[in-house]
Amino acid sequence: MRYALVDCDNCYVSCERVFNPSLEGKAVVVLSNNDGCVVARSAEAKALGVPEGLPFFQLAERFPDHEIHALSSNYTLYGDMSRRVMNILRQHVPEVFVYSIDEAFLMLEESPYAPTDFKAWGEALAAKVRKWTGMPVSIGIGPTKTLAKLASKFAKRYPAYHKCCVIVTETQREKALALFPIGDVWGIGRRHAARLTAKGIRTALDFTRLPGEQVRRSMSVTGLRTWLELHGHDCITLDNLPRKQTICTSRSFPVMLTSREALSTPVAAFAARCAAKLRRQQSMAQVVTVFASTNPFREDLDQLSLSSSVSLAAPAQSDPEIVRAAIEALDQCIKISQRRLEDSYIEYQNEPQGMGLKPGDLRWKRAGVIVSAIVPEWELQTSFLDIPPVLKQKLQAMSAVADKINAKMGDETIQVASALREADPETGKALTFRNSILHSRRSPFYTTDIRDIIEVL
DNA sequence: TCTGGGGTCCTAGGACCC
DNA sequence: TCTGGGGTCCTAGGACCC
Repeated sequence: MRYALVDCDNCYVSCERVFNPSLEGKAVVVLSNNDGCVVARSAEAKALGVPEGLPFFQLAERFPDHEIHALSSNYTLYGDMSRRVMNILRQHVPEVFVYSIDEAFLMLEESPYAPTDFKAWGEALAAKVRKWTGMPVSIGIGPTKTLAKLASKFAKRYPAYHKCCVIVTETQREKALALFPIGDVWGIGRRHAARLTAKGIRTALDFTRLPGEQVRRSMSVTGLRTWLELHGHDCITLDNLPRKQTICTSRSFPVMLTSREALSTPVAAFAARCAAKLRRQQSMAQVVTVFASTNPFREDLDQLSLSSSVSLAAPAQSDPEIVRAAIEALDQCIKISQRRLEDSYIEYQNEPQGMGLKPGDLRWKRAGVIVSAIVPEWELQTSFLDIPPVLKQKLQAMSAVADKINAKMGDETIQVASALREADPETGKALTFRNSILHSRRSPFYTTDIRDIIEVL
């Protein structure tokens, strides 16, 4: 077996550059929702030492002497660009596993067009993706996914590879591993890397020379798999149709929320998003969990983070069923938080004068909905405790229609009313949680909104 | 003032059963 | 004094990924 890993170079930044070439060659960063912190950096920004996760407000303080272009994230644009890249890959190889928005594994030996010259094939593919979409990609080819991934890092790092690095022979493998820092290996995180380096294991090659049994003892079978993969034994499998076991939608809020009513709007919106994700992968969930937490950076405020779950009588996937369960779970959370507040108030009153913090209202900064106990929709077991079958079918049909309309007319054309707030007094348009998220520096929707299409003058 | 949003897998330990 | 042995299931927490 041969795997190719195709990885978009600095994906988010590259998407922005395709439509705004003036950003080429400059230090560029892309920010998280609400322009919170740095989630993507151009090579130039990395070279300046801008760390990932840096809060946006610290960017100017930390780098006063450099011009760094900061953009809000435009996931609509990135998702669309990613789809274009993946579609080109599918034209070349029948089996493409999309691993994340910017990465895909290609199973080369499954292909009737399996290349004989991997290097030339990879270079041509990278050039084609660049030419057709504007997205620079690096390709690594190897006998295992871990080695393919490692090869792609070489392709990215050294221009002499012309965007494609191949590890096939034993000499190539040893040479690559000897040059590769252990912490950069796929599957070796910060903790393990620190421990290994302390023991003098600096490169991937050093790691492969440890006895396998020792690796298994200290790093469990996950570590052993990485060890085997580096040796060239293919053992990390990607299921053909990976159906997620849990689905989560969560966000931080632009402002802190204090009331149950204020929380219920975003929670309903998150629940509806989870329901839509369930339907897209043709599955249903029986457990709905809501979690909420205060702002951990505000040490001056009361801190609390809690979650509560509701089990449905039978698995569900329609918006109303999932949303109703989420609101129920939210109410449980609110009840728990009120009890905690009362307890801490009693504690406060029992403290000697001047000691302790007087509890105020809790200010929620982040919340989310998780759906779990997921089953394929065709394995639905009915229960007489569930809502009547006729009603359930109607709710499902309704959600399916909403999905179709939203696919055609744009997300959130139709949505559950509990996810809406009062209308904007100026435009008369309903306010949604999504359009309350701040994106003050966002680029236009170049590829998905006709009003934003670029003009050539 | 301002600090992301998703996921997966593995293990240890407790509860429970016979 | 002395306290089975094995199995399963569940959960929390750690570690990793992008």
